[in-house]
Amino acid sequence: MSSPIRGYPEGHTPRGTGRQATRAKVVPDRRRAILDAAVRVFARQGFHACRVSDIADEAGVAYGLLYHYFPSKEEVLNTLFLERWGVMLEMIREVDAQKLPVRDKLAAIASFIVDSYRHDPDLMKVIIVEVTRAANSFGQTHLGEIREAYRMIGEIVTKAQREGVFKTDIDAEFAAMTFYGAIEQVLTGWIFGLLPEGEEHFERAKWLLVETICGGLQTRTAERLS
Amino acid sequence: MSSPIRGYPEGHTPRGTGRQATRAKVVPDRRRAILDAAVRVFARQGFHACRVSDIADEAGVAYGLLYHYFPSKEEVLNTLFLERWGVMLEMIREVDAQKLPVRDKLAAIASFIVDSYRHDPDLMKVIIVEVTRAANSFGQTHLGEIREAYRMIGEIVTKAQREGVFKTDIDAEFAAMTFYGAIEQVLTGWIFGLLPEGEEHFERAKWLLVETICGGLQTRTAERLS
DNA sequence: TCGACCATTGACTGACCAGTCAATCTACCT
DNA sequence: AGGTAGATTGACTGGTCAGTCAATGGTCGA
Repeated sequence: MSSPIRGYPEGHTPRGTGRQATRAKVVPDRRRAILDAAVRVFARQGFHACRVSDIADEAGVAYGLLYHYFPSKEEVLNTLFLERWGVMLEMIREVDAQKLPVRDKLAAIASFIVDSYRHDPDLMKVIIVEVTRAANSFGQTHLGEIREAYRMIGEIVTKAQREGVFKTDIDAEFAAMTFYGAIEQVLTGWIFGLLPEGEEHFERAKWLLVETICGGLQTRTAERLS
Repeated sequence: MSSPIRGYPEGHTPRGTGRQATRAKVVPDRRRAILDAAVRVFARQGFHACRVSDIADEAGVAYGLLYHYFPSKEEVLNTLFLERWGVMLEMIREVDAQKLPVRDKLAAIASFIVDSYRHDPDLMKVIIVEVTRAANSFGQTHLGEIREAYRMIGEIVTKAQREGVFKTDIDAEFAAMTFYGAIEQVLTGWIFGLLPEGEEHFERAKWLLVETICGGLQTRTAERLS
């Protein structure tokens, strides 16, 4: 029925199956194709509004194959979210472990998220709209993962307060929510087409985000030095 | 089937029908009952996950009656959103027209939104989760209304910049997104149970929000005076 | 008292769609 | 060549649910 995907562009050892790539001919990774197609379909139509057949069609794959790799439509979304969120948590953890000024740590986090959007806007749209901001259904499912991110950012703020760089009269958990909320709102602005996109805007956004939030959080002493 | 709602608590002339209230016996406003029930059901189960019959049951009303007052399930949600968002836009408009320091204007907006949540958390949950943050479906439908709020907040920031109270190197539209995003994230924190709720927390949140954002936006001169 | 008009009821229908499954294909091994 | 196991196919099923509609009830004016 559908195109057999000859001449596969590049590397990628197939994963998830016992199959082996043979010489120049590489076995197409159907599982990956389904995940990638799902991102596009979810971004375009939304998780609830799309049909499983839309995903299969987009992936150029038979309907039933999706259920060979995933137990349900939900699980496709869960996989997408966990894959990406895991990378982000890892990144925050690493940043936090380093010996850096708060401002640089927060800048690294903002950069990572903005770059994630730059690299794959559809994926970020799906994660934000269908999971992170969906207090019902998926938001509940992944509450633990989401909370972990806030917790780590809060941790960074707390340290900065101990060092006297951030004011102590603003609760760290609060500051974390504010910081993350501002970032997500900016992404939402791009997603909705309310803010201009493009390389220079992405870079500027990183700076503005850090400037605004750190400006409001730091002590006068710290400010004089910056 | 269901209780006839005798002894109606208070005033409220029935709206939406040609009916008149007669003496002590007040005609129950079924349309309102349906809207109120929908808020509870949407908040509990989410718009997509709930059935129209859930709303009818919650309202103590027959299934078909919902379609007497609304053309569709969607339109119930639209009505809820527009009712509330309209009040908010009106409020921002009034605040903006007054002669007040920026900080007070932004504080008024933050107060209004926080108080909205305090007064009817379910309604705010529905508006945020199902409309404001749903980039697909409803978010698209009401993009104009949502944008108008950002625009007016941006307007307030622009004025403050002209007066030299806010830095000019941070775009006003950006600042508006940041401010609104921070507020919404705090509400989301309450909705998800990630931040503690309660009178003192609500009041403190207002202050923290304004402090954080204004702190990051104002000029050093303005800061020295505060 | 009658009839008109709107409110109210809830069983029913038609569409839709997630998930199943038996059949077929393909790669690879012996 | 024959066999095995996993990959792939897509028609089909069972359940769900938004929206319809014919029937009933209630209120009020004439």
